[in-house]
Amino acid sequence: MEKYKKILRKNKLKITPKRVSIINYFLQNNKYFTPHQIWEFMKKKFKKIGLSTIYRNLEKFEKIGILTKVEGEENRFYYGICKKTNKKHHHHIICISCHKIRDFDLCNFEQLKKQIEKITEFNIKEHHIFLKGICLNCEREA
Amino acid sequence: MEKYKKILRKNKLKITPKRVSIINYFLQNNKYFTPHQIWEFMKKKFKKIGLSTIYRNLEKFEKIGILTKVEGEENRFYYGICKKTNKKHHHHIICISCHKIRDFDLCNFEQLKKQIEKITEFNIKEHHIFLKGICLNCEREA
DNA sequence: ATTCTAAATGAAAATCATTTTCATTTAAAA
DNA sequence: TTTTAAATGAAAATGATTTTCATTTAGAAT
Ligand SMILES: [Zn+2]
Ligand SMILES: [Zn+2]
Ligand SMILES: [Zn+2]
Ligand SMILES: [Zn+2]
Repeated sequence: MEKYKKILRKNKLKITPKRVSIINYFLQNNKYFTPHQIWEFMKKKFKKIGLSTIYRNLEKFEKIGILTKVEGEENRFYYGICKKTNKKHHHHIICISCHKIRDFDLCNFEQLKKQIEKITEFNIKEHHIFLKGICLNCEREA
Repeated sequence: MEKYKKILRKNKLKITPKRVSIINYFLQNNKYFTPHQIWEFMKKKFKKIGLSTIYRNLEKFEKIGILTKVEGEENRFYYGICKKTNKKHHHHIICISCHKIRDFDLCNFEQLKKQIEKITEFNIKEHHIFLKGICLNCEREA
């Protein structure tokens, strides 16, 4: 948590009990949630907590690299913890079964990129890779 | 267009003047548009045309593989023509500058997939690759 | 060509995730 | 302790998308 407090300070965000609680919840779960799900959790811990506070904080956390926003089913968005806080290039993979999320920085996209640039005649500037699968835990249970 | 009419028939969708017009517009532009942008175009051609008709048709066209839905800025969605109507695995690339969209089926993902599966211990079921770049035309103009 | 039927459509209202407003509270700097 | 900008709650606003329902229409049946 100290690591995350540092990131907040570095980005001039105040360290509030609610922010700490949100981050802890993500850290303890390694799963992705909707803002509404986070709100449901937070309502148990704080007697006053607005949904807009959740939205505002999730958005800021994504901006500073603590969270990642993934698009789920039905045009809804989810947030999950991103451990790659060093801003290094990386991608995410989620478990379809338990909603676990994790990031990985292995990305040998260069070769594929060159091939695609050749056939499409595009100069590729950004690549977004998003993976879905079954995590080891869920695989074992099945 | 005959090709697209066939696809409509195969999927038991009626061939209406509005549907033909929407598809033609995509075919002639090779760009991605919001439902609202399509509506603006259609209002010039039909004195009665509801936005919900646009939404309904774009959604259906995506389902049968004529269009692809891409997420743009600010949680808004765009649709672009997809020439790979054979349902073969493929991806899309868009031009940041002129909003051109094109699909390509070259996808050497297998090797990268194995590497990622090893380090993440996930069994990868789906991969989504989405590319942004500058098309040849725009590159030349720059 | 005419009739029939399910699908398509327009207009308006509903939905619902997300954002904004504004008055109040609070973290943390002075 | 005082000060100040940031954070927050509550409520309203926004805005994209969906739904409802009465009417129209494409295409099949006759
Ligand atoms: Zn799992
Ligand atoms: Zn990469
Ligand atoms: Zn271009
Ligand atoms: Zn692929």
